[in-house]
Amino acid sequence: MPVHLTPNAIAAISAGDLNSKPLVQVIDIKLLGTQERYRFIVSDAVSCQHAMVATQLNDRIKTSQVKKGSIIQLTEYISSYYQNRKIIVVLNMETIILDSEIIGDPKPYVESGSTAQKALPNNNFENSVRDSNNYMISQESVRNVQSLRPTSHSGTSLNCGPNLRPTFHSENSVHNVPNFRPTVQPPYQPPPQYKNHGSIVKNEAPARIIPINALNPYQGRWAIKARVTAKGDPRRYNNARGDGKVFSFDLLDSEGGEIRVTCFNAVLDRFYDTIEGSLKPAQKNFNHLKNDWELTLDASSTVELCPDEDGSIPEQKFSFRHISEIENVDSNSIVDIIGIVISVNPSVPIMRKNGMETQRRIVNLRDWSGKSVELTLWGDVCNREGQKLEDMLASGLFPVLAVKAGKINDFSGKSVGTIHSSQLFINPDIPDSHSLREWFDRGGKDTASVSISKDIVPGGSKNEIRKTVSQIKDEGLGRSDKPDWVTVKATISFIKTDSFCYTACPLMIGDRQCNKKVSRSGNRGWQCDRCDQEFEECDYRYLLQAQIQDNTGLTWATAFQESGEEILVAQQRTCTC
DNA sequence: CCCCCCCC
Repeated sequence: MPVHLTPNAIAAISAGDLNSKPLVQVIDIKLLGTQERYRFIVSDAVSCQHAMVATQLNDRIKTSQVKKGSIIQLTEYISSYYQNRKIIVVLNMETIILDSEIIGDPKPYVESGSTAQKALPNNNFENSVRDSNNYMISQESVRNVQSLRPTSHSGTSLNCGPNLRPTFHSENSVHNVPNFRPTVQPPYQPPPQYKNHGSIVKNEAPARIIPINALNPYQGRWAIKARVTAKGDPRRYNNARGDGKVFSFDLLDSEGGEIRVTCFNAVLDRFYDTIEGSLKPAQKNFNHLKNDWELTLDASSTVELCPDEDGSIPEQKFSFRHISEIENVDSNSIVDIIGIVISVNPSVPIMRKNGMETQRRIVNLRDWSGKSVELTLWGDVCNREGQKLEDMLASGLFPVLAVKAGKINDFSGKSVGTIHSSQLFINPDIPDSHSLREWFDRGGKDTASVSISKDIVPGGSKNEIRKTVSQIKDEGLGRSDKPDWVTVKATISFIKTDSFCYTACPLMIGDRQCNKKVSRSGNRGWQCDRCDQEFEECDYRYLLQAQIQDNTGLTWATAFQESGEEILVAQQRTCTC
Protein backbone atom coordinates (compact mmCIF):
# COMPACT_ATOMS: atom_id res chain seq x y z
CA MET A 1 0.00 0.00 0.00
CA PRO A 2 1.55 3.29 -1.01
CA VAL A 3 2.21 5.79 1.72
CA HIS A 4 1.27 9.37 0.94
CA LEU A 5 3.26 12.24 2.28
CA THR A 6 1.10 14.72 4.15
CA PRO A 7 -0.03 17.38 1.65
CA ASN A 8 1.13 20.90 2.48
CA ALA A 9 3.04 19.67 5.51
CA ILE A 10 5.90 22.10 4.99
CA ALA A 11 3.57 25.08 4.58
CA ALA A 12 1.60 24.07 7.65
CA ILE A 13 4.71 23.73 9.80
CA SER A 14 5.98 27.05 8.50
CA ALA A 15 2.68 28.62 9.45
CA GLY A 16 3.14 27.41 13.00
CA ASP A 17 1.29 24.11 13.08
CA LEU A 18 2.89 21.82 15.63
CA ASN A 19 0.32 19.09 16.12
CA SER A 20 -0.39 17.39 12.84
CA LYS A 21 2.43 14.80 13.03
CA PRO A 22 2.90 14.83 9.27
CA LEU A 23 4.57 12.24 7.09
CA VAL A 24 7.48 13.72 5.18
CA GLN A 25 10.35 12.33 3.19
CA VAL A 26 14.01 12.88 4.03
CA ILE A 27 15.53 13.80 0.69
CA ASP A 28 18.93 14.83 2.00
CA ILE A 29 21.04 14.31 5.12
CA LYS A 30 24.10 16.33 5.95
CA LEU A 31 26.37 16.34 8.98
CA LEU A 32 27.14 19.98 9.72
CA GLY A 33 30.86 20.62 9.83
CA THR A 34 32.59 18.86 12.66
CA GLN A 35 29.61 19.32 14.94
CA GLU A 36 27.51 16.38 15.89
CA ARG A 37 24.51 17.99 14.27
CA TYR A 38 22.53 16.58 11.39
CA ARG A 39 20.52 18.60 8.92
CA PHE A 40 17.80 17.04 6.83
CA ILE A 41 15.99 18.37 3.85
CA VAL A 42 12.43 17.16 4.32
CA SER A 43 9.81 17.10 1.61
CA ASP A 44 6.03 16.81 1.36
CA ALA A 45 6.45 15.95 -2.34
CA VAL A 46 5.71 19.54 -3.40
CA SER A 47 7.81 21.66 -1.05
CA CYS A 48 10.93 21.00 0.95
CA GLN A 49 12.70 22.73 3.78
CA HIS A 50 15.84 22.38 5.87
CA ALA A 51 15.35 20.60 9.18
CA MET A 52 17.76 20.58 12.10
CA VAL A 53 17.70 17.30 13.95
CA ALA A 54 17.90 17.25 17.74
CA THR A 55 21.12 15.58 18.79
CA GLN A 56 19.37 12.91 20.83
CA LEU A 57 18.25 11.52 17.48
CA ASN A 58 21.77 11.32 16.09
CA ASP A 59 22.02 7.60 16.76
CA ARG A 60 19.05 6.92 14.52
CA ILE A 61 20.93 8.42 11.63
CA LYS A 62 24.25 6.82 12.53
CA THR A 63 22.62 3.42 12.76
CA SER A 64 20.71 3.96 9.50
CA GLN A 65 17.30 3.88 11.09
CA VAL A 66 16.72 7.00 9.05
CA LYS A 67 18.38 7.59 5.72
CA LYS A 68 18.09 9.52 2.54
CA GLY A 69 14.73 8.56 1.05
CA SER A 70 13.19 7.51 4.37
CA ILE A 71 9.61 8.49 5.01
CA ILE A 72 9.31 9.70 8.55
CA GLN A 73 6.60 10.98 10.79
CA LEU A 74 7.46 14.17 12.58
CA THR A 75 6.08 13.54 16.04
CA GLU A 76 7.64 16.54 17.77
CA TYR A 77 8.92 19.59 15.98
CA ILE A 78 8.90 23.33 15.85
CA SER A 79 9.39 25.95 13.21
CA SER A 80 12.36 28.19 13.79
CA TYR A 81 15.01 30.19 12.02
CA TYR A 82 18.58 29.44 11.17
CA GLN A 83 20.82 31.83 9.30
CA ASN A 84 17.87 33.98 8.35
CA ARG A 85 16.00 31.04 6.89
CA LYS A 86 12.96 29.34 8.18
CA ILE A 87 13.75 25.81 9.21
CA ILE A 88 12.11 22.93 11.00
CA VAL A 89 13.63 21.66 14.21
CA VAL A 90 12.95 17.95 14.53
CA LEU A 91 12.71 17.02 18.21
CA ASN A 92 11.34 13.54 17.63
CA MET A 93 10.40 11.35 14.70
CA GLU A 94 9.38 7.84 13.69
CA THR A 95 10.61 6.04 10.64
CA ILE A 96 7.60 4.84 8.64
CA ILE A 97 9.38 3.53 5.55
CA LEU A 98 13.13 3.17 5.57
CA ASP A 99 13.80 3.16 1.83
CA SER A 100 11.81 4.94 -0.78
CA GLU A 101 12.32 6.62 -4.11
CA ILE A 102 12.18 10.40 -3.95
CA ILE A 103 8.52 11.30 -4.29
CA GLY A 104 7.48 14.16 -6.59
CA ASP A 105 9.71 17.07 -7.45
CA PRO A 106 9.81 19.16 -4.27
CA LYS A 107 10.95 22.79 -4.45
CA PRO A 108 12.27 24.87 -1.58
CA TYR A 109 9.29 26.29 0.23
CA VAL A 110 8.62 30.00 -0.16
CA GLU A 111 5.99 31.58 2.03
CA SER A 112 3.50 33.66 0.07
CA GLY A 113 2.64 37.17 1.21
CA SER A 114 5.06 37.07 4.10
CA THR A 115 8.21 38.91 4.91
CA ALA A 116 9.48 36.03 6.93
CA GLN A 117 11.28 34.37 4.10
CA LYS A 118 13.09 37.56 3.22
CA ALA A 119 16.56 37.53 4.66
CA LEU A 120 16.80 40.08 7.44
CA PRO A 121 19.80 42.34 7.60
CA ASN A 122 22.05 41.34 10.44
CA ASN A 123 21.26 43.01 13.74
CA ASN A 124 18.17 44.61 12.36
CA PHE A 125 16.05 43.86 15.34
CA GLU A 126 13.49 46.55 14.62
CA ASN A 127 12.50 44.91 11.41
CA SER A 128 12.00 41.57 12.87
CA VAL A 129 10.11 42.73 15.91
CA ARG A 130 7.41 44.29 13.77
CA ASP A 131 6.55 40.84 12.56
CA SER A 132 4.51 40.14 15.62
CA ASN A 133 3.96 36.48 14.91
CA ASN A 134 7.56 35.72 14.36
CA TYR A 135 9.74 37.89 16.47
CA MET A 136 12.02 34.94 16.96
CA ILE A 137 14.45 36.48 14.62
CA SER A 138 17.24 34.57 13.07
CA GLN A 139 20.00 36.54 14.66
CA GLU A 140 18.76 35.66 18.04
CA SER A 141 18.24 32.10 17.02
CA VAL A 142 21.82 31.76 16.01
CA ARG A 143 23.06 33.48 19.08
CA ASN A 144 21.09 31.19 21.28
CA VAL A 145 23.23 28.36 20.09
CA GLN A 146 25.72 29.59 22.57
CA SER A 147 23.50 30.21 25.52
CA LEU A 148 22.12 26.74 25.31
CA ARG A 149 24.86 24.23 25.06
CA PRO A 150 25.15 20.52 25.43
CA THR A 151 25.76 19.31 28.94
CA SER A 152 29.14 17.87 29.56
CA HIS A 153 27.77 14.36 29.93
CA SER A 154 26.23 14.35 26.48
CA GLY A 155 28.49 13.61 23.60
CA THR A 156 27.18 16.42 21.47
CA SER A 157 28.92 19.66 20.88
CA LEU A 158 27.91 22.81 19.18
CA ASN A 159 29.95 25.56 17.75
CA CYS A 160 29.55 28.57 19.94
CA GLY A 161 29.75 31.93 18.31
CA PRO A 162 30.28 35.17 20.15
CA ASN A 163 27.57 36.84 22.17
CA LEU A 164 23.95 35.94 22.41
CA ARG A 165 20.69 37.20 23.72
CA PRO A 166 18.28 34.84 25.34
CA THR A 167 15.38 36.18 27.30
CA PHE A 168 14.70 34.28 30.42
CA HIS A 169 12.18 34.43 33.19
CA SER A 170 12.64 32.31 36.26
CA GLU A 171 10.35 32.16 39.20
CA ASN A 172 10.34 30.57 42.56
CA SER A 173 6.68 30.12 42.09
CA VAL A 174 4.24 31.09 39.44
CA HIS A 175 0.59 31.94 39.37
CA ASN A 176 -1.43 31.23 36.30
CA VAL A 177 1.13 29.02 34.65
CA PRO A 178 -0.03 28.66 31.07
CA ASN A 179 -0.70 25.04 30.29
CA PHE A 180 1.81 25.08 27.53
CA ARG A 181 1.52 22.76 24.62
CA PRO A 182 3.09 24.05 21.44
CA THR A 183 0.27 25.10 19.20
CA VAL A 184 -0.16 27.60 16.45
CA GLN A 185 0.92 30.87 17.91
CA PRO A 186 -1.89 33.38 17.92
CA PRO A 187 -1.14 37.01 17.21
CA TYR A 188 0.62 38.34 20.23
CA GLN A 189 -1.46 39.71 23.09
CA PRO A 190 0.68 41.07 25.88
CA PRO A 191 -0.06 39.18 29.09
CA PRO A 192 -0.40 41.79 31.81
CA GLN A 193 1.61 39.93 34.43
CA TYR A 194 4.93 39.96 32.63
CA LYS A 195 7.10 42.95 32.31
CA ASN A 196 10.11 43.00 30.18
CA HIS A 197 13.27 44.02 31.99
CA GLY A 198 16.52 44.88 30.38
CA SER A 199 15.46 43.91 26.95
CA ILE A 200 17.79 44.59 24.09
CA VAL A 201 15.04 45.38 21.66
CA LYS A 202 12.91 48.44 21.98
CA ASN A 203 9.20 47.78 22.31
CA GLU A 204 9.94 44.14 22.36
CA ALA A 205 7.17 41.76 23.28
CA PRO A 206 7.72 39.31 26.12
CA ALA A 207 8.86 35.96 24.90
CA ARG A 208 6.59 32.97 24.97
CA ILE A 209 6.87 30.54 27.81
CA ILE A 210 7.90 27.10 26.69
CA PRO A 211 8.62 23.89 28.57
CA ILE A 212 12.22 23.40 29.59
CA ASN A 213 12.26 20.15 27.66
CA ALA A 214 11.39 22.01 24.48
CA LEU A 215 14.41 24.27 24.70
CA ASN A 216 16.79 23.85 21.84
CA PRO A 217 19.55 26.00 20.40
CA TYR A 218 17.61 26.90 17.29
CA GLN A 219 14.81 28.50 19.18
CA GLY A 220 14.48 32.22 18.91
CA ARG A 221 13.41 34.28 21.88
CA TRP A 222 11.90 32.28 24.61
CA ALA A 223 11.04 32.26 28.27
CA ILE A 224 10.68 29.50 30.79
CA LYS A 225 8.87 29.47 34.10
CA ALA A 226 10.41 27.32 36.71
CA ARG A 227 11.21 26.74 40.33
CA VAL A 228 14.75 26.98 41.63
CA THR A 229 15.47 23.55 43.10
CA ALA A 230 19.15 24.04 43.88
CA LYS A 231 21.38 27.03 44.24
CA GLY A 232 25.13 26.76 44.30
CA ASP A 233 27.56 29.06 46.03
CA PRO A 234 29.55 31.53 43.96
CA ARG A 235 32.95 30.10 43.20
CA ARG A 236 36.12 31.80 42.04
CA TYR A 237 38.26 30.22 39.42
CA ASN A 238 41.62 30.94 37.97
CA ASN A 239 42.93 29.19 34.92
CA ALA A 240 44.75 29.77 31.67
CA ARG A 241 41.73 31.57 30.28
CA GLY A 242 41.75 34.07 33.07
CA ASP A 243 39.98 34.33 36.35
CA GLY A 244 36.45 35.03 37.33
CA LYS A 245 33.57 33.82 39.36
CA VAL A 246 30.74 31.52 38.53
CA PHE A 247 27.63 30.10 40.08
CA SER A 248 24.96 27.69 38.97
CA PHE A 249 21.44 26.82 39.89
CA ASP A 250 18.92 24.19 38.83
CA LEU A 251 15.43 24.78 37.54
CA LEU A 252 12.35 22.56 37.41
CA ASP A 253 9.17 23.40 35.54
CA SER A 254 5.58 22.22 35.78
CA GLU A 255 6.15 19.58 33.09
CA GLY A 256 9.04 18.04 34.96
CA GLY A 257 11.77 19.49 32.79
CA GLU A 258 15.00 20.30 34.57
CA ILE A 259 17.95 22.37 33.46
CA ARG A 260 21.10 23.72 34.98
CA VAL A 261 21.79 27.40 34.61
CA THR A 262 25.14 29.12 35.00
CA CYS A 263 26.20 32.74 35.26
CA PHE A 264 29.61 34.31 35.27
CA ASN A 265 31.09 37.49 36.68
CA ALA A 266 28.89 40.57 36.22
CA VAL A 267 25.94 38.41 35.32
CA LEU A 268 26.45 36.55 38.58
CA ASP A 269 26.39 39.84 40.48
CA ARG A 270 23.17 40.74 38.79
CA PHE A 271 21.30 37.52 39.41
CA TYR A 272 22.78 35.91 42.48
CA ASP A 273 20.49 37.58 44.97
CA THR A 274 17.45 37.25 42.75
CA ILE A 275 17.76 33.51 42.51
CA GLU A 276 16.39 32.07 45.69
CA GLY A 277 16.50 28.39 46.20
CA SER A 278 13.39 27.15 47.88
CA LEU A 279 15.60 24.41 49.29
CA LYS A 280 19.04 24.92 50.62
CA PRO A 281 21.35 22.48 48.98
CA ALA A 282 23.61 20.63 51.35
CA GLN A 283 26.48 20.85 48.93
CA LYS A 284 27.21 22.12 45.47
CA ASN A 285 28.23 20.51 42.27
CA PHE A 286 28.02 20.43 38.54
CA ASN A 287 25.41 19.13 36.23
CA HIS A 288 23.60 15.92 37.09
CA LEU A 289 20.20 16.77 35.62
CA LYS A 290 18.51 14.82 32.89
CA ASN A 291 18.84 17.43 30.26
CA ASP A 292 21.13 17.48 27.28
CA TRP A 293 21.42 21.21 27.60
CA GLU A 294 22.56 23.68 30.10
CA LEU A 295 21.95 27.34 30.04
CA THR A 296 24.21 30.32 30.47
CA LEU A 297 22.70 33.63 31.34
CA ASP A 298 24.17 36.75 29.84
CA ALA A 299 23.73 40.49 30.16
CA SER A 300 20.52 40.50 28.14
CA SER A 301 18.84 37.72 30.06
CA THR A 302 16.04 38.64 32.36
CA VAL A 303 14.92 36.90 35.51
CA GLU A 304 11.64 37.73 37.12
CA LEU A 305 10.37 36.57 40.43
CA CYS A 306 6.81 35.36 40.48
CA PRO A 307 5.85 35.78 44.11
CA ASP A 308 2.77 33.57 44.35
CA GLU A 309 3.15 29.92 45.14
CA ASP A 310 2.09 27.57 42.38
CA GLY A 311 1.48 23.92 43.17
CA SER A 312 1.89 22.84 39.58
CA ILE A 313 5.64 22.96 39.93
CA PRO A 314 6.87 20.34 42.39
CA GLU A 315 9.39 21.19 45.06
CA GLN A 316 11.82 18.67 43.70
CA LYS A 317 11.95 15.94 41.14
CA PHE A 318 13.26 12.49 42.01
CA SER A 319 13.98 9.41 39.94
CA PHE A 320 14.51 6.88 42.69
CA ARG A 321 16.40 3.66 42.16
CA HIS A 322 15.89 0.76 44.51
CA ILE A 323 18.84 -0.07 46.68
CA SER A 324 18.99 -3.53 45.08
CA GLU A 325 19.50 -1.81 41.73
CA ILE A 326 22.42 0.18 43.07
CA GLU A 327 24.48 -3.00 43.15
CA ASN A 328 24.53 -2.98 39.37
CA VAL A 329 24.88 0.74 38.86
CA ASP A 330 28.23 1.93 37.56
CA SER A 331 30.54 3.57 40.01
CA ASN A 332 30.42 7.37 39.94
CA SER A 333 26.86 7.38 38.65
CA ILE A 334 24.60 10.02 40.11
CA VAL A 335 21.28 8.61 41.31
CA ASP A 336 18.36 9.44 43.56
CA ILE A 337 17.65 6.98 46.36
CA ILE A 338 15.18 6.78 49.18
CA GLY A 339 15.25 4.57 52.24
CA ILE A 340 14.58 4.22 55.93
CA VAL A 341 17.49 5.28 58.12
CA ILE A 342 18.13 2.15 60.18
CA SER A 343 21.39 3.21 61.76
CA VAL A 344 23.53 6.29 62.22
CA ASN A 345 27.17 5.89 63.13
CA PRO A 346 28.99 8.41 65.30
CA SER A 347 30.75 11.06 63.24
CA VAL A 348 34.50 10.82 62.86
CA PRO A 349 36.92 13.59 61.98
CA ILE A 350 38.51 13.17 58.58
CA MET A 351 41.53 15.08 57.32
CA ARG A 352 40.99 16.03 53.71
CA LYS A 353 43.78 16.15 51.24
CA ASN A 354 43.74 19.93 51.27
CA GLY A 355 44.39 19.89 55.02
CA MET A 356 40.87 20.79 56.09
CA GLU A 357 39.21 18.65 58.71
CA THR A 358 35.61 17.60 58.27
CA GLN A 359 33.19 15.31 60.04
CA ARG A 360 32.13 12.14 58.34
CA ARG A 361 29.12 10.10 59.37
CA ILE A 362 27.94 6.83 57.92
CA VAL A 363 24.28 5.95 57.98
CA ASN A 364 22.51 2.86 56.72
CA LEU A 365 19.50 3.10 54.48
CA ARG A 366 17.05 0.32 53.81
CA ASP A 367 14.24 -0.01 51.35
CA TRP A 368 11.64 -2.57 50.29
CA SER A 369 14.04 -4.28 47.90
CA GLY A 370 15.48 -6.28 50.79
CA LYS A 371 18.81 -4.49 50.61
CA SER A 372 20.49 -1.79 52.62
CA VAL A 373 23.31 0.52 51.70
CA GLU A 374 25.81 2.75 53.43
CA LEU A 375 25.45 6.44 52.87
CA THR A 376 28.31 8.74 53.75
CA LEU A 377 27.30 12.14 55.03
CA TRP A 378 29.49 15.12 55.80
CA GLY A 379 28.65 17.38 58.67
CA ASP A 380 25.32 17.41 60.47
CA VAL A 381 22.03 16.51 58.90
CA CYS A 382 18.91 18.03 60.41
CA ASN A 383 15.23 18.10 59.57
CA ARG A 384 13.33 21.36 59.17
CA GLU A 385 12.85 21.63 62.90
CA GLY A 386 16.58 21.42 63.44
CA GLN A 387 16.48 17.92 64.89
CA LYS A 388 19.58 15.92 64.06
CA LEU A 389 19.38 12.60 62.30
CA GLU A 390 21.17 10.74 65.09
CA ASP A 391 18.83 12.21 67.68
CA MET A 392 15.83 11.00 65.72
CA LEU A 393 17.29 7.48 65.72
CA ALA A 394 18.11 7.75 69.40
CA SER A 395 14.48 8.57 70.19
CA GLY A 396 13.32 5.47 68.38
CA LEU A 397 12.28 7.10 65.11
CA PHE A 398 13.36 5.65 61.84
CA PRO A 399 13.08 8.56 59.45
CA VAL A 400 12.79 8.30 55.71
CA LEU A 401 15.74 9.86 53.96
CA ALA A 402 15.61 10.80 50.29
CA VAL A 403 18.84 11.65 48.53
CA LYS A 404 18.69 13.73 45.39
CA ALA A 405 21.85 13.28 43.31
CA GLY A 406 23.80 10.81 45.41
CA LYS A 407 27.01 9.38 44.01
CA ILE A 408 27.64 5.67 43.75
CA ASN A 409 31.03 4.59 45.05
CA ASP A 410 32.45 1.14 44.74
CA PHE A 411 34.84 1.29 47.62
CA SER A 412 34.01 -1.75 49.75
CA GLY A 413 31.03 -2.98 47.82
CA LYS A 414 28.65 -0.33 46.61
CA SER A 415 27.95 2.67 48.76
CA VAL A 416 26.42 6.06 48.31
CA GLY A 417 28.22 9.32 48.79
CA THR A 418 27.23 12.90 48.31
CA ILE A 419 28.50 15.41 45.82
CA HIS A 420 28.36 19.15 46.03
CA SER A 421 24.83 19.43 44.78
CA SER A 422 23.39 16.44 46.58
CA GLN A 423 20.32 17.26 48.61
CA LEU A 424 18.92 15.38 51.54
CA PHE A 425 15.26 15.26 52.53
CA ILE A 426 14.11 13.87 55.83
CA ASN A 427 10.56 12.48 55.73
CA PRO A 428 9.71 14.26 52.48
CA ASP A 429 6.04 14.60 51.65
CA ILE A 430 6.09 12.47 48.52
CA PRO A 431 4.32 9.18 47.70
CA ASP A 432 7.45 7.02 47.82
CA SER A 433 8.22 8.32 51.29
CA HIS A 434 4.75 7.47 52.56
CA SER A 435 4.69 3.99 51.10
CA LEU A 436 8.15 3.25 52.45
CA ARG A 437 7.03 4.35 55.88
CA GLU A 438 3.99 2.14 55.64
CA TRP A 439 6.03 -0.84 54.44
CA PHE A 440 8.49 -0.41 57.28
CA ASP A 441 5.92 0.07 60.01
CA ARG A 442 3.78 -2.83 58.84
CA GLY A 443 6.49 -5.42 59.17
CA GLY A 444 9.23 -4.40 56.78
CA LYS A 445 11.15 -3.42 59.89
CA ASP A 446 11.34 -7.07 60.92
CA THR A 447 12.33 -8.55 57.59
CA ALA A 448 15.89 -9.52 56.78
CA SER A 449 18.01 -7.22 54.67
CA VAL A 450 21.40 -7.62 53.11
CA SER A 451 23.85 -4.77 52.85
CA ILE A 452 25.33 -4.07 49.45
CA SER A 453 28.17 -2.20 51.17
CA LYS A 454 31.16 -3.32 53.20
CA ASP A 455 32.09 -6.15 50.90
CA ILE A 456 35.74 -5.33 51.19
CA VAL A 457 37.93 -6.80 48.50
CA PRO A 458 41.48 -7.47 49.73
CA GLY A 459 43.86 -5.14 48.01
CA GLY A 460 40.98 -3.19 46.60
CA SER A 461 41.28 0.55 46.42
CA LYS A 462 39.49 3.52 44.97
CA ASN A 463 37.85 1.72 42.08
CA GLU A 464 38.88 -1.86 42.55
CA ILE A 465 39.54 -2.13 38.86
CA ARG A 466 42.37 -4.54 38.85
CA LYS A 467 44.66 -4.57 35.86
CA THR A 468 47.79 -6.35 34.83
CA VAL A 469 50.78 -4.40 33.57
CA SER A 470 50.15 -5.54 30.02
CA GLN A 471 46.51 -4.45 30.27
CA ILE A 472 47.64 -1.02 31.42
CA LYS A 473 49.94 -0.81 28.41
CA ASP A 474 47.52 -2.29 25.90
CA GLU A 475 44.65 -0.10 27.01
CA GLY A 476 46.83 3.00 27.05
CA LEU A 477 45.79 3.84 30.60
CA GLY A 478 47.22 6.93 32.22
CA ARG A 479 47.94 8.62 28.93
CA SER A 480 45.06 11.05 28.77
CA ASP A 481 44.69 14.34 30.62
CA LYS A 482 42.53 12.75 33.24
CA PRO A 483 43.94 9.98 35.40
CA ASP A 484 42.76 6.40 35.13
CA TRP A 485 42.31 4.69 38.49
CA VAL A 486 43.36 1.10 38.64
CA THR A 487 44.74 -1.35 41.13
CA VAL A 488 47.80 -3.26 40.06
CA LYS A 489 49.68 -5.92 41.94
CA ALA A 490 53.32 -5.79 40.93
CA THR A 491 56.85 -5.91 42.19
CA ILE A 492 59.09 -2.85 42.28
CA SER A 493 62.10 -3.88 40.25
CA PHE A 494 63.96 -0.59 40.00
CA ILE A 495 63.79 2.78 41.74
CA LYS A 496 65.08 5.85 40.03
CA THR A 497 67.30 7.73 42.47
CA ASP A 498 68.49 10.69 40.45
CA SER A 499 65.23 12.62 40.53
CA PHE A 500 63.29 12.47 43.74
CA CYS A 501 61.62 15.82 43.46
CA TYR A 502 60.47 18.18 40.77
CA THR A 503 59.88 21.89 40.38
CA ALA A 504 56.19 22.46 40.98
CA CYS A 505 53.80 25.30 40.28
CA PRO A 506 52.92 27.00 43.59
CA LEU A 507 49.73 28.67 42.34
CA MET A 508 46.41 27.72 43.81
CA ILE A 509 43.61 26.42 41.65
CA GLY A 510 40.60 26.73 43.87
CA ASP A 511 41.65 25.24 47.20
CA ARG A 512 44.32 23.00 45.69
CA GLN A 513 47.82 23.79 44.64
CA CYS A 514 48.46 23.39 40.92
CA ASN A 515 51.68 21.38 41.41
CA LYS A 516 52.25 20.96 37.70
CA LYS A 517 55.88 20.67 36.76
CA VAL A 518 57.25 24.09 35.82
CA SER A 519 60.17 25.00 33.63
CA ARG A 520 62.66 27.87 33.59
CA SER A 521 61.42 31.03 31.98
CA GLY A 522 63.98 33.70 31.10
CA ASN A 523 66.85 34.16 33.50
CA ARG A 524 65.38 33.62 36.89
CA GLY A 525 61.66 32.91 36.66
CA TRP A 526 59.49 29.84 36.27
CA GLN A 527 56.66 29.21 33.90
CA CYS A 528 53.56 27.05 34.37
CA ASP A 529 51.87 25.88 31.21
CA ARG A 530 48.66 24.98 32.95
CA CYS A 531 48.30 28.30 34.77
CA ASP A 532 49.88 30.19 31.88
CA GLN A 533 51.76 32.36 34.36
CA GLU A 534 55.30 33.17 35.28
CA PHE A 535 56.67 33.58 38.81
CA GLU A 536 60.00 33.95 40.56
CA GLU A 537 59.86 31.15 43.10
CA CYS A 538 58.70 27.65 42.41
CA ASP A 539 57.70 24.95 44.84
CA TYR A 540 59.19 21.46 45.09
CA ARG A 541 57.26 18.22 45.20
CA TYR A 542 58.54 14.78 45.95
CA LEU A 543 58.01 11.96 43.56
CA LEU A 544 59.07 8.41 43.27
CA GLN A 545 59.73 6.91 39.87
CA ALA A 546 60.09 3.19 39.70
CA GLN A 547 59.81 0.25 37.43
CA ILE A 548 57.21 -2.25 38.43
CA GLN A 549 56.64 -5.66 36.98
CA ASP A 550 54.25 -8.52 37.13
CA ASN A 551 54.14 -11.70 35.14
CA THR A 552 52.70 -9.89 32.13
CA GLY A 553 55.26 -7.15 31.69
CA LEU A 554 57.23 -4.22 32.97
CA THR A 555 56.30 -0.55 33.20
CA TRP A 556 57.22 2.72 34.81
CA ALA A 557 55.11 4.01 37.65
CA THR A 558 55.26 7.41 39.25
CA ALA A 559 54.15 8.17 42.75
CA PHE A 560 53.38 11.83 43.34
CA GLN A 561 53.36 13.64 46.62
CA GLU A 562 49.79 14.60 47.25
CA SER A 563 50.08 16.34 50.57
CA GLY A 564 52.40 16.40 53.52
CA GLU A 565 54.57 13.32 53.63
CA GLU A 566 51.94 11.08 52.17
CA ILE A 567 52.91 9.42 48.96
CA LEU A 568 50.23 8.01 46.76
CA VAL A 569 50.48 6.35 43.43
CA ALA A 570 48.48 8.88 41.52
CA GLN A 571 49.29 8.16 37.98
CA GLN A 572 50.66 5.41 35.82
CA ARG A 573 52.87 6.18 32.89
CA THR A 574 53.78 3.33 30.70
CA CYS A 575 57.23 3.37 29.28
CA THR A 576 57.26 3.89 25.59
CA CYS A 577 60.96 3.44 25.04
C1' DC B 1 34.26 31.14 30.50
C1' DC B 2 32.97 26.38 35.34
C1' DC B 3 33.93 21.02 35.51
C1' DC B 4 35.92 21.05 42.72
C1' DC B 5 32.49 14.69 43.58
C1' DC B 6 35.56 15.30 50.58
C1' DC B 7 37.90 9.59 53.99
C1' DC B 8 39.15 4.77 53.95
